[in-house]
Amino acid sequence: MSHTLGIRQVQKQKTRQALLDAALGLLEEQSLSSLGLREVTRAVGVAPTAFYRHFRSTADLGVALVEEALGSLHPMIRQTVATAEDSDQRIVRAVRLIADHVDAHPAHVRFLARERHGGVQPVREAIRDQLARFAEEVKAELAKDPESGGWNDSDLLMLAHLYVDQMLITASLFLEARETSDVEHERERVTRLATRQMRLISVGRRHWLG
Amino acid sequence: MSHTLGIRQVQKQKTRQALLDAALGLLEEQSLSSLGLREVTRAVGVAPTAFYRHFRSTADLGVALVEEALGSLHPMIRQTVATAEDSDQRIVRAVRLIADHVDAHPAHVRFLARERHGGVQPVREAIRDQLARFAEEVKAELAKDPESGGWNDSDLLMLAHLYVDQMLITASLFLEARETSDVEHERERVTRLATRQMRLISVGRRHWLG
DNA sequence: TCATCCAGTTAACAACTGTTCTCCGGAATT
DNA sequence: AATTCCGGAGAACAGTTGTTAACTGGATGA
Repeated sequence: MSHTLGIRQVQKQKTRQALLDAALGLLEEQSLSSLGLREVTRAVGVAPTAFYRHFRSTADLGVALVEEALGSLHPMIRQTVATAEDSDQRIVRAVRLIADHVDAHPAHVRFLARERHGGVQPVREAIRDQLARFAEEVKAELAKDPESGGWNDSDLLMLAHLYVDQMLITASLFLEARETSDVEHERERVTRLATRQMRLISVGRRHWLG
Repeated sequence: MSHTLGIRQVQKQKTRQALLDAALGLLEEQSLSSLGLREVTRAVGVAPTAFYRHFRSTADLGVALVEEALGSLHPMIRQTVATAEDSDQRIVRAVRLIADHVDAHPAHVRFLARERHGGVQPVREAIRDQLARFAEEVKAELAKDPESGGWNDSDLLMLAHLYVDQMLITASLFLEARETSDVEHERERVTRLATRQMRLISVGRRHWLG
């Protein structure tokens, strides 16, 4: 049972979302640590002081963006790892899913890649924690696979982190591909590269024991 | 035969280096896109206008920092991949070399990890180009290995990029470990993780063909 | 209906930014 | 010895920043 929000709270959420969207747009050409509060409110069309009704600071807004960005990534990762059938087909599909996600949410992906090692500590920590949770999820999915017989938890988590990092690297490459002159060709190149890298890791996984 | 520089050029290089060092220090707690020109000159103790005698902008300074940071990383990567003997021993040594490099040049590593996907385009490009050159170097070393029989250039480069990315991820983890309460324990944990990940990739490499 | 609440506004603050122009004093050149 | 060169200093510019305080008006709840 969802509590119906008054038109007051609805308006507040609307401008809050407008602030997040505007910030995400501005962050395509700069880092969070240089994002100004006034810059964001100006883009939305509200007074600078309205910002404080929603966020304590731009760093606080950044943490909110982490939730949003990784929230949209959440179902994608599930879908990537879960589907079984042939191993090679799974990799091909995973890479395509990553490419599609980058096309659907380029700004979110850019934000995560940029701020994962960025200059704002709370945001870095938020991303690190969320990625760790993703790795746990991936590990749980990997554990279901019959190919994981004889693997201990530590090794499974190690592999999960390898996959998660590889996904982010691949996503970042697809992002760069979008800024190329020959977009289609570059996307193809990245697809081939990422597929082979994933495949090599999978080969390593298959022969890990013994 | 090195041309002896006049005391004028020597002084210029000295303040230039001071600017680079000060910037590197300031960048431990922020990103390049928020680094102010006056901020840097203030830290060095020179007039703001002196900055223009050395760099066109802070972005220009950033590109210079890329050269410096990857220059110090250059010999390390050579040493990492080159030494042959037992395969497992090579991995163990490589991880230790990375750890030592992070301890020796933490600010450089932080700068590269942060600005690789950062908000300043020319710096991103400079890092990308340099890393591509490193991957070419790694590929050349891998080609010497008898284990690379039957590998084509494309696959070798694919593997080289995998190794380079893995090195950067590992370096970044060692960097984060330094900011932990239990530094020694965390460093140990990262060492074990990175070693196993490298090992898995090597297993994949060994069984890649056929 | 009336008092309360509260998202957003307006105005003002000191502090800061990048950039230009003019100048200085010592090194470099002739 | 005389002249040129040039890294750095100084002052001033318009424009920006985060933050504070007091205020407005429409939604909210009694």
